[in-house]
Amino acid sequence: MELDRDFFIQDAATLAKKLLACKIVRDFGNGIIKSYAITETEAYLGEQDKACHASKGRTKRTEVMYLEGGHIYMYLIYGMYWMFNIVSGELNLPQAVLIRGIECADGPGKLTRLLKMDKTFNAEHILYSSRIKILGAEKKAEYISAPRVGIDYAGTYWAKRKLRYILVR
DNA sequence: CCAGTGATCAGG
DNA sequence: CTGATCACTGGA
Repeated sequence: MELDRDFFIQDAATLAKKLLACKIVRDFGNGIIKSYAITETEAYLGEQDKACHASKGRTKRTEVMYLEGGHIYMYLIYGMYWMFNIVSGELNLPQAVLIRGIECADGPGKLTRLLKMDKTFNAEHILYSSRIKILGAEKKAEYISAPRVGIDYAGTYWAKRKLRYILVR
């Protein structure tokens, strides 16, 4: 099922849940196209969210998060792992959803390796990319929620909020 | 448990 | 320019 612009212009927590069981379709370019269901996501809720990169305001890196939902936000962590995020929400509201797991790859750094994604995807729009797209889930996803990973520095309130969503069925 | 690895950002 | 930090992973 094709998705539209409005789907991505929702708040990050809603989008993170709705992305579960959606299919990432990746065209690798040499005639190879593969698709993987999304199994785990995390929501980052804008400047007030202490765990969100945009909590530091606009910088060269966070600029893309201020774009309209549907753009891709890629960044390198620990010098080796590319993180794949989908910007969500209205223009100038810097929210995003981190793709933490897909079938065949658990972990945000592992899945970008599998999907061969790096900084060249940054700021591409998921609806207008020739290399990657997302198809809607067939059925309503069932999920559990949990605190986000690796953000203990964000203070108890933001570190404890259950903004991580794991597909159950 | 802990090291690898390099972009990014705040501060001089 | 410098130094600290980091939404992770893989191997003791």
